[in-house]
Amino acid sequence: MAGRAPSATAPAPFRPARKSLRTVYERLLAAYGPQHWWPGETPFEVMVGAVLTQNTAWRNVERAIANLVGADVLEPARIAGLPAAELAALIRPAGYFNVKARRLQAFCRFVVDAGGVEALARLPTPVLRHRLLAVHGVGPETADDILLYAFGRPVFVVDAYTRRLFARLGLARGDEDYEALRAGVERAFGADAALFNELHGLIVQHAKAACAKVPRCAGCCLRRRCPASS
DNA sequence: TACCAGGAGAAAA
DNA sequence: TTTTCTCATGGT
Repeated sequence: MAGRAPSATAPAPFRPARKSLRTVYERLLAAYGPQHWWPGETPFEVMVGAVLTQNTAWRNVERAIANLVGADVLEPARIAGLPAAELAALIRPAGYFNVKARRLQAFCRFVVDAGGVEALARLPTPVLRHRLLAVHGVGPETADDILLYAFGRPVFVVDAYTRRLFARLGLARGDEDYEALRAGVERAFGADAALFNELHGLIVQHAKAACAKVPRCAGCCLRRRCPASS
């Protein structure tokens, strides 16, 4: 079958060498040590955190989760049954509280309708990912956070830091779409949930650590607008 | 004061 | 189909 030339608007391919990615991983691991993500008590708490952390610092998410625990509602059916305004008040510290209240309730209804977390855990990864992506408020990153950190599936999570890191290291162009980046990493490493868990955590840790030395930044920070890389 | 944070969906072009 | 806008609190 004849191949088709890539169009000007086609997403950039991402086929990094395994050796390059392995080097990145090993350097980050040597610098920061194992991250042991995700800081959730239960798989469901991890899922709630995945929704609440959208474009939000984890510190603020912890406050919102603490409020849910304090109100004794950190269960799918209870969150789904709360008045939206009451849930929004509880998760207020996480920001976007009206939006996230709707998303969290949609997600909890999905969990309840599916028969609970245990029932979801029995689904094959492609099926589970497809169903997660169909839930209002669950995009690719949130779905993969849930798959990797709540269900232990070998899925790599691509976030804004990952995109910037790969671009600033010259491994990626920076305009690859989400699926291209995810597939590229998964192809390079194979199905290794433990490694994907660590690598994503290490990239976030690197972003936080590098940002602390921004005044002398040499392009190593992962801020949106790095003064040295723009 | 300005910028940023472990995005996603809706609206506009 | 692609780009832009909106959602919002809290820390530095």
